[in-house]
Amino acid sequence: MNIYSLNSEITEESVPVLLDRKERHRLLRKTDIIRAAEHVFALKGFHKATIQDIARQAQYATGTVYLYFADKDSLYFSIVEEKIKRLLHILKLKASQVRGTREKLESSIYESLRFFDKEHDFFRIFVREESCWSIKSKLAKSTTAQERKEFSIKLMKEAQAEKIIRRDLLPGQVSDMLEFIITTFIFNWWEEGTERKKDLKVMSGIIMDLFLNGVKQR
Amino acid sequence: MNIYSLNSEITEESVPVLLDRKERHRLLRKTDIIRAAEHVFALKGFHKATIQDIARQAQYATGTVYLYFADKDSLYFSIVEEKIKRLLHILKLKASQVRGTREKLESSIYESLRFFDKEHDFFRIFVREESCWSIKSKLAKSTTAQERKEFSIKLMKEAQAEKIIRRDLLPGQVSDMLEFIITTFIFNWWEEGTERKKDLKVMSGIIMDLFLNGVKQR
Amino acid sequence: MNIYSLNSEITEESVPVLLDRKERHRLLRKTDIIRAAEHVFALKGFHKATIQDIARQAQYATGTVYLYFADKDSLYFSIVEEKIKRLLHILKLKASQVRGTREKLESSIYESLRFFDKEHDFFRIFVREESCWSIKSKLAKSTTAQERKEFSIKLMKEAQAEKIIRRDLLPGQVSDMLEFIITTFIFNWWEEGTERKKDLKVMSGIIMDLFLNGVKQR
Amino acid sequence: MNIYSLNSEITEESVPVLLDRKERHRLLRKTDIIRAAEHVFALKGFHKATIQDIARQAQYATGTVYLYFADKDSLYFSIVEEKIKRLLHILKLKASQVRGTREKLESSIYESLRFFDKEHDFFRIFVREESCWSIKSKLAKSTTAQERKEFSIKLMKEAQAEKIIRRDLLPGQVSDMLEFIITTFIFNWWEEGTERKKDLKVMSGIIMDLFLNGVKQR
DNA sequence: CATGAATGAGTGTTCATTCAT
DNA sequence: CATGAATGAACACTCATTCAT
Repeated sequence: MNIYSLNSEITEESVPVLLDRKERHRLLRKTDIIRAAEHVFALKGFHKATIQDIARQAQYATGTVYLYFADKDSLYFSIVEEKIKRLLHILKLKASQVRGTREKLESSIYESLRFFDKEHDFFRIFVREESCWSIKSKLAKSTTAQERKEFSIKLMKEAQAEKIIRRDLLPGQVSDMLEFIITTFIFNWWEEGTERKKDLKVMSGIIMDLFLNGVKQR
Repeated sequence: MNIYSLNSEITEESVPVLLDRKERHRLLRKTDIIRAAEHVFALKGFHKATIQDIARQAQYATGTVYLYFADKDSLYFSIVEEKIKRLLHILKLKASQVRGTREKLESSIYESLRFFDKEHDFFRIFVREESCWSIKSKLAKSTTAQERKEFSIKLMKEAQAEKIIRRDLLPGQVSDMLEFIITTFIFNWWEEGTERKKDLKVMSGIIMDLFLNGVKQR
Repeated sequence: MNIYSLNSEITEESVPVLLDRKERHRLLRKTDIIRAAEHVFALKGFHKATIQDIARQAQYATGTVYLYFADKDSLYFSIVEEKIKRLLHILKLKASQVRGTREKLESSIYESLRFFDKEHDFFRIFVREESCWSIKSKLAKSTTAQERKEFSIKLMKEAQAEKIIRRDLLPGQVSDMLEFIITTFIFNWWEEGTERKKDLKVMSGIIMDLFLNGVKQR
Repeated sequence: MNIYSLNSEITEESVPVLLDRKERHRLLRKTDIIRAAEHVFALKGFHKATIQDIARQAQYATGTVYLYFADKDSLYFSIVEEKIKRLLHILKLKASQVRGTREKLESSIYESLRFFDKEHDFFRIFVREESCWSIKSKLAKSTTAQERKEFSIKLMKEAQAEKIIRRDLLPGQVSDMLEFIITTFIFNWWEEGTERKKDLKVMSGIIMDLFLNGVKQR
């Protein structure tokens, strides 16, 4: 299973021919369930969402869920992991399409904003709402999360090499900071329902600015 | 009940003489339970912690907990609220002891770091771990949380007035950003078990610097 | 303890001098509690009424109730028994004041109506609302209930001897029937809030008529 | 679901073919549980009976009960309502098979006696034992109970029209009285374990006689 | 005696998980 | 494979009862 295989634009046809019919079938079911689960989790939160809710939403029987996911935790975990995978995929793709570290940073910020904006539900589930501690720590150790972190750290190191970013900071820390600034903006963006139509481009410009220059008046 | 009365350093003697024996007794029990609950919540998270766990930890019977707290939510809520109260109290106190907005900002950052460092368990519960949505929204409306936010916003406005902080940003957003940066640092501090003995003073200096000047190499 | 001793008109003075101070004191407490319990049971029903409710209502501590009553059942039992005792006392007294079996019957009906009318709460507790099976069967075997039944049966036997009532019926059954007719009337009387001010005298006349002549049109 | 479908004589075969396999299966389970509940409620009363008791008696797991009944109240309610439905069905059926109001009255009395005699457990639960106030008031408003009362009242009105019953009495009251007389008889019948083999026919004759002619010696 | 804080067994209900069909 | 009925452990909360003060 690769990044493409869980892409939500998957349709019967688009599934890579590499997988045999059985595998393809299996994948479709899984995607159905994940999609339903995402919806239900976002609506009710992890603990109040029941497997029955999810199954009903996906129009399968309760037991069917367990043919594809070991347990509730796994299902939740899968959602999060898949999202991160997709975000990472996008970030990598877009980064590969621009030259210059600064441009890569800008792309990263913009695409992250775009992604979370589209994936409102996911953001609510994972970033802001309740989840389950055991899952979070499990996730932190997952390959995908690691990969994502590595991608970001690599970018930071590049920026440090090019003297865009101070060298006395740990790349990991800088990377986290950027993540948190983005998160803060998105969160506020939703809370203040008003003038929220400030363009994503503009938003990402502000973030870039803040990230690089801080909040100091010049 | 004031900020002092739930102070975790409370001992038989330190309890203000203002309270009669009964009230004092009650307060001690409450503190016992809160302390136990803090521990259990931090260990297991809100949902997996049971009232029986907490009662056992506090060496009381299950029902005793309900003599002091209406329900599980209330108990959790009490813990969080009390902590915020205490942090706010410290922040205000320390801020009143320095002159200058910049110094107040520095004090805020340093004291927050110090507080969260001492309250490791609490930090884990509230800032990073799961909690319950209903509680969070209840909390957001609580006077204490409001006060805390107001305090922070006031500081940001002052900083904007004194041209320390850019005026084109909403004070609320800036305040959130600072909070997130602090959070990030503490979190990373714990995760990376190594060289974590970097002094709190140094840490808060770095944060102040980052907050004001961003990550741009100069 | 005799019939008088639990009479609700008891005041410190009216308590028979036969009892020593301690006993008198004890009796007053018991009466306080019974009175409170009656109120609370009537308000909430047996199961939803708590000992704490009752204690609070009586303005005693929870534990105090247990100095006078072995347990909740006993307390409930005491109330019912005391009421029956008082009704029986009244019936006997009034019956002794009239001549003739028919008059005694009339007196019985009238006084029962009067009693239940005054003791609305009690009626609700015992006759119509929930109670506890175990208590009811315990009560059925109590001396007081037995006495009351005997009194009624004696009256029925007299009526049979005087050919006022058919001799082919068991006195116990006839006695029950009368009781149920009275019950039915009282119940309906309360339900149909309207013209309920039909005089007790008139009511008891109708019941007497129905009891003796049945519902047959003549 | 009609009167037949919950009939306690249901067997795999007797279930109307109208229902598909699933529905039939469901009905059987429901009947199992109702039967068990009836037994346990009659044995312990509403409050002391636990869902676990009932489930164990029915040889199902605790949770299974909740697949068929929303809660304890509903289960209890279902039992009572079903019984009333069945009694009403019988009364109507039998009443339709005789001519004359007097005969209908006789039939009503006899069939009620027969029904309560067979449904000893139920009678104990509902008519004489504790239940729950909330359920009782819920029941009083139920269509079934209304229907039953209407049926009885209609009969009384007919009897009044035919001058079998005095016209100066409210039909509702007369109907209640008859109900109470029947109740009294059944209750006594069980209590006095002795010569209780007095035939049901004879019993209902006596009741009819008492109801119409009262207890007056002629 | 009076108190009322403490107790802890008990219960209705939920829901993740299993498994016979 | 799919189903969804059945399972039963788990848990928050209550309250009759006790007992140290």
